[in-house]
Amino acid sequence: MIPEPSLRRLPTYLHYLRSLAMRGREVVSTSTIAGFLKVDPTQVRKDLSYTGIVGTPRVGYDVPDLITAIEHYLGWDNTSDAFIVGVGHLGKALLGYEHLAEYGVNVVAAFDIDPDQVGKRFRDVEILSADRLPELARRMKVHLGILAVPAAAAQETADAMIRGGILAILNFSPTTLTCPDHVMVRDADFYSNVAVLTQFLKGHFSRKETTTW
Amino acid sequence: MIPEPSLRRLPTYLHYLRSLAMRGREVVSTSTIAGFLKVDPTQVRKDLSYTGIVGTPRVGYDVPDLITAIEHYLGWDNTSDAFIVGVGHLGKALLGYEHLAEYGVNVVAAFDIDPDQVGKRFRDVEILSADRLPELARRMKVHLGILAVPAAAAQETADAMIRGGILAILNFSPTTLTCPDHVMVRDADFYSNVAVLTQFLKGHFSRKETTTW
DNA sequence: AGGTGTGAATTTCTTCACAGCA
DNA sequence: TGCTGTGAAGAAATTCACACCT
Repeated sequence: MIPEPSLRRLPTYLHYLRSLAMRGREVVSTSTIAGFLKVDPTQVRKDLSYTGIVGTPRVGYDVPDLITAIEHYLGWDNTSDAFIVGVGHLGKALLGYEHLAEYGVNVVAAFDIDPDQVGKRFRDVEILSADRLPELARRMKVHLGILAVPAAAAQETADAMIRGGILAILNFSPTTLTCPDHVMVRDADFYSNVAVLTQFLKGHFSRKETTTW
Repeated sequence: MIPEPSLRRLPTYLHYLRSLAMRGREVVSTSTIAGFLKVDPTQVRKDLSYTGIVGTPRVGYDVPDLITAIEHYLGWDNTSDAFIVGVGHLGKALLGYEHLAEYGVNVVAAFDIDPDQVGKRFRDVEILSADRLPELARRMKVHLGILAVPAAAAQETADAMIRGGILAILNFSPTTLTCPDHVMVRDADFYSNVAVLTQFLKGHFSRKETTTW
C-alpha cells in the first residue's frame, strides 16, 4: 500500500514530467525532479517505485514511460465520471479548467438550484436542476462529487450526493461535512494553507523585531 | 515549534468551535471535537496545547477562550494584508468569500491585466492594473499574495509579486512555481486530493470485482 | 562518474497509558 | 467518574548509506 504522502506527490511529478515531455525531453533523473520540486531524490525514487516503473542506472527514467506509469497507477488513463454541484464563480472556475481529464476527472454534468442557470451549458457541460442529482447519480453510476456550493447548502448537498450513491466527495466549501464512514471526503482546504503562510510571515517579522539571533 | 500537521488542523478546530459558539455552547471536551472531526482526542489536546490554552478537568475547555487562543496563536486576530492577482472566476470566488478576515486574510486590492476589469470594484475591492503590482506591494507593505491567474501567467505573476517584496504566496494555479528560498509557496493543490479520491474509488471497485475476501 | 534500488537508521507524528484534578 | 495533560511507546514517513549497474 502506498503511503498517502507519496500518493499526493505523484500528481506533482506527473505535471512536471508532462512539461518536460512537451519540451521534448526523453530522459530524466530523480535528482533533477527533486531539485525542481524541492524534495529529496530518494523520496522521488521511492514514490515512483510504487507505480512499478524501473529506471536505468547512469541514465535515469524514460519520460514518456514514466508519465504512462503514473497515469496508469493513479487510474487517470481511465477517467472517473464526476458531477460538479454549484455553478457560482467557483464551480465555473472548475468547469472552465480544460485539463481536468488529464487529472482523471470527467465532468459529466453540473447542478445548481438557480433557475437562471438550469438548462444552460457552461463549457459544454449541461447545468441541471439540483433536485435531480440523486436520481441521475444513480442512473449514470457517478461516484465522484465535487462540492462547490455556499457553506449553508453544503451539508444538504452532500446528503443528496450520498443518496445518489456518490462515494467520494471533493469539498470546496468551508464546512466540515458529516458523512457516513463508507464515503470519503477531502476538503480542498484553503485555510490550512493560509495558516501555514501566516505563521511563516509571523515568524519572519517577529524575528526582525527581537534583536538577539 | 508546532508540527505542521498540527498547525494545519487548527483552522478546522477553529471553524468547528465558532459554529459551537454561535449555537451558544460554552464548554467543549476534546472527545467531542475529535468525534465530530474524526481525529484522535489526544491529538486534539496536543494540538490545542500549542496555543497555550488550558482546560479544566472534568469539564473541558471554555469555547470562547479556546477560539481566542487559536486566533491569537495563528495571528488571525491581526489579519495579514493580501493581494489577489487574477480576477477571473476563481479570483471572484475568493473575493466573494466574505469571511476571509475570519481566517486572517485582509484583501486590500485585486489585480488583473484585463482592461475591462481594471478600475472596477468587486465586493468592495478595487481591481488594479497588474503592472502596478510590484510598486504597490512595496508601498503598502503587503507580504501575502494570492495567485489566481491561468497557468501560463503564473510564473511571471509570482516573479512580479516577489519583486514587490511579497514573501508568502498561495498558489491556486496548476503550476509548480520556481521561487527564491526566502519565499514560501503553498499550492492550493486540487490534484493531490483528486489522486486520493480516485485511488479510493479504484480500490472500492476492484475489491468488488476480485472475488476472494 | 553518475545514476537506480533498497534495507536500515533516523526523525516526525500519532496513539497509548496513566497521573492528577474537580 | 470524566475530563485534562504529558511522558513513553508505537507507527509512519523521510533520509541515509551503500550495493549495484553501464
